[in-house]
Amino acid sequence: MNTRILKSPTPAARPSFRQQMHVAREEAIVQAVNRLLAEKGFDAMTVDEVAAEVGIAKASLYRHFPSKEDLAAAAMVRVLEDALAFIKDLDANITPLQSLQAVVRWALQVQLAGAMPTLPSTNSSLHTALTKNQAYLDRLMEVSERLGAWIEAAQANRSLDGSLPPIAILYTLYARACDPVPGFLKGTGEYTDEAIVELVLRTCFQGLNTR
Amino acid sequence: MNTRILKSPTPAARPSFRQQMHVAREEAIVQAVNRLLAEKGFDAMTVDEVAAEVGIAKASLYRHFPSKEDLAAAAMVRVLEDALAFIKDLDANITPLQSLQAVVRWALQVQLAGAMPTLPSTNSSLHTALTKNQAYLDRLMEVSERLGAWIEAAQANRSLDGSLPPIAILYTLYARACDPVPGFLKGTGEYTDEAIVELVLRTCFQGLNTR
DNA sequence: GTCTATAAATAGATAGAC
DNA sequence: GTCTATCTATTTATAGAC
Repeated sequence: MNTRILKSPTPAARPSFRQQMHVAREEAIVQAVNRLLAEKGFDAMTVDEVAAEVGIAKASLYRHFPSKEDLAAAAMVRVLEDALAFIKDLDANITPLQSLQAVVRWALQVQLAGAMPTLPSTNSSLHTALTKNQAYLDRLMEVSERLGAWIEAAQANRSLDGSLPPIAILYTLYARACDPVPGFLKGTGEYTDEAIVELVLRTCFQGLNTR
Repeated sequence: MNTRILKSPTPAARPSFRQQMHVAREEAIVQAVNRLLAEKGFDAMTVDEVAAEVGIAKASLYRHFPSKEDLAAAAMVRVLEDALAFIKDLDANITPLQSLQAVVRWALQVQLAGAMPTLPSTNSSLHTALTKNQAYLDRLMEVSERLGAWIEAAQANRSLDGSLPPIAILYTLYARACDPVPGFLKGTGEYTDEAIVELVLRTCFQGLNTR
């Protein structure tokens, strides 16, 4: 008789206490990295800070993630998974344009909440690490395909400008996630987060010119 | 007889050879900082790299600028002065909207040429240093006032959306200088720099929606 | 698996000769 | 004023005890 089967009939559904602790610890780490990445960026963030914020020793951090780049990659994977969850939860009955606007609104809210990790644009050790990280690339691809389908549908029903290349629209939407304008406007102290989100959404989709 | 006067009748107009060398050296330094700041940002840029690119010893660098923050500040002052020169050179007969678009176009071209220094958004040693740098603050103020006047004029003649706060428009225009979209589009290899500039200008002023 | 302690490399900044 | 050589602090990463 196989006691292993009796003790653990559904191994995937019943992780051990140890495994749960492990997952919870990694969750705390990823959230700390996420916050610090949003606050100061990859280069200025130190592994010591991450360990201090999580409340564990640095060496323990390195048991979970083999390098600083892997830490940042985990944070990026996390935010992309959150985005995917939001995308899949969207009401299927709203228009493609409304779907795109909802995703941008979500990204702006996450950024204003200080939980949107920002990446150095190019020529960085992180950039080369990310381009080799399959988990990251997979999520990025799936988000892009979802947004891309909505973009093409919105251009087909003439709600989005059909003369713009879809890739330019996609990049423009992605760029809202690291737009400095929300932070600038917040710094003035004149606007609520909700007002800022709507202002940026308007300038993004309607443009600055009079309509 | 005063030989000093004979030798140097217009001291301000005739800087000594030494002074000229000094200015030329600082010019080379600022340009190198500018390029490196555009390429990798403040945190990833090292003073050793700057010295190597200029072709002088690091200690000599520190004779010109007392700290890394001052190096970056000098680069920011330089780009703001370039912007001011461009602004003052603009044909006074074009409309306020055309003036604003011309400035954004110039900024996008500078960025695509790899000569637009990018700054870390917040919570940085550089940020605190810049807020204490009067030369930087003065230039930033003057550029902002010039752009602000055009923004208000463009709203008055109904070419820019009058329901948007002028400060939001100003920040949105400033943000084009560090917009990641031009770099993304360049990375596809599908567009010339000119096409990228016009695409970004269109999405900025016309918006993504169909008009 | 988590910790303390430390290695190894690199950063910004300076001393002192010339 | 520019250089070589060096200081001091910090950073990523690891060794080894428990």
